[in-house]
Amino acid sequence: MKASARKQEIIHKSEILFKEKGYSAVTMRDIATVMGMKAASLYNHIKSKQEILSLIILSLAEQFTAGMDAIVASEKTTLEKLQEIIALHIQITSNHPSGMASLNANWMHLEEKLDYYFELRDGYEDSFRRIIINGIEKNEISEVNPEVLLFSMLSTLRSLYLWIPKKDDVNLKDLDADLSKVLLEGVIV
Amino acid sequence: MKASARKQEIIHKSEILFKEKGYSAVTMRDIATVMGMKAASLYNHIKSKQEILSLIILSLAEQFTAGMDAIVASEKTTLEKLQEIIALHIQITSNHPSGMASLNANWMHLEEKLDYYFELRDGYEDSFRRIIINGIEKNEISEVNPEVLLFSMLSTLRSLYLWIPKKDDVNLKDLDADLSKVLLEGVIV
DNA sequence: AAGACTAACTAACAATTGTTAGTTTTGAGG
DNA sequence: CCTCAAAACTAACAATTGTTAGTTAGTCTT
Repeated sequence: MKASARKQEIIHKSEILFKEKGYSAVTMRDIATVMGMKAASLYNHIKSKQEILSLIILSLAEQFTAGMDAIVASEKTTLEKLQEIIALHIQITSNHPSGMASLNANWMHLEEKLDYYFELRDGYEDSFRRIIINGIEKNEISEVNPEVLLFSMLSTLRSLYLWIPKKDDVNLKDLDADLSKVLLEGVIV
Repeated sequence: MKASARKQEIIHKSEILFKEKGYSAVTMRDIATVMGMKAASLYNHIKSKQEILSLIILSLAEQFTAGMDAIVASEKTTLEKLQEIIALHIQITSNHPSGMASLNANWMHLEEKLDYYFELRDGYEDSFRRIIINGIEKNEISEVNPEVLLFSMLSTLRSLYLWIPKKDDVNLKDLDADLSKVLLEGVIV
């Protein structure tokens, strides 16, 4: 069921509202207003308010899982894999800056889909963690606390939506390079 | 006006609920239930739902501002100042793990107090940024993109509330050391 | 032209929201 | 034991919530 253009418009407008005020504070009438219709008319396109949230979040979570699976399967050094994770986050976030806000801040309202979300999220984090631990064992990266590195990188990458205003390929290339340098090389002279 | 014990209990219980569900999704009846009273009784202690949020967020924001002011005023190297910023976040976050969730995710519902919050937040970020730029100029840290370093450190430090479950001085010392190492030294072997 | 489909509408619903008014209970100090 | 303030209660409010029902206007297919 490829969502109709109108349905995708609702989803996209909802993303922006959810980012500004949070899922719970956005009403169906708010969404209807920016769509230029009445609240009841939304139900010609979507099943419920929660369906909108689910479509936003799970689509993104699945993209992250797919990207991570490709990185895990690749034959690269640990450093290259970490750089590819950074690039993955920049790519998805730049394509869906508003949706990332819901992924980060509104996942607790998924209800029926919450278990599936946890599955995807935990799997993603496990893959990330294994790359780090494996890198330390192979001496490809320095002996840091794996959980702390995981936490630090994930926190930064998950917050990217706050810093990427819109897709701008030139700036994104620079961001990728600058972020890789900061995250991987540190600041010691 | 030092808030009464009962009022502080309301604030603390609200912090926990706000962290779990977000400000908008928490009702006065939710707060009353965990307090073991009826919703109307809350108004013997607090002025409004928004006052609870304001007290949570602004108290924390002021602690960060005060801490940053002390660091700025100190005669330390850039590296030491960055380490002190890390320690500041760990200290405040470990003392108020739930409240930090509201600071990070619910500030947009401050309404009347929003301007004051922005003042504090922007001032904090400006001080942080000046420390970084000054450090690069003095060659005390490497030549990274200052905005990217600021963003990366702030993202990690602002997410600490997700990782610090409860105050445990032993673990916190380790966390401080591990985090400083990861954030400042990177992972290159 | 007839029928079917799409997408908008109006009207309404039952539930829930934050908050107020007025009343009762509680417990410490005289 | 009495007083009085603090802190709980009951009852209710007006507004807002997500959603449903039923209708209507336009468009595509046959």
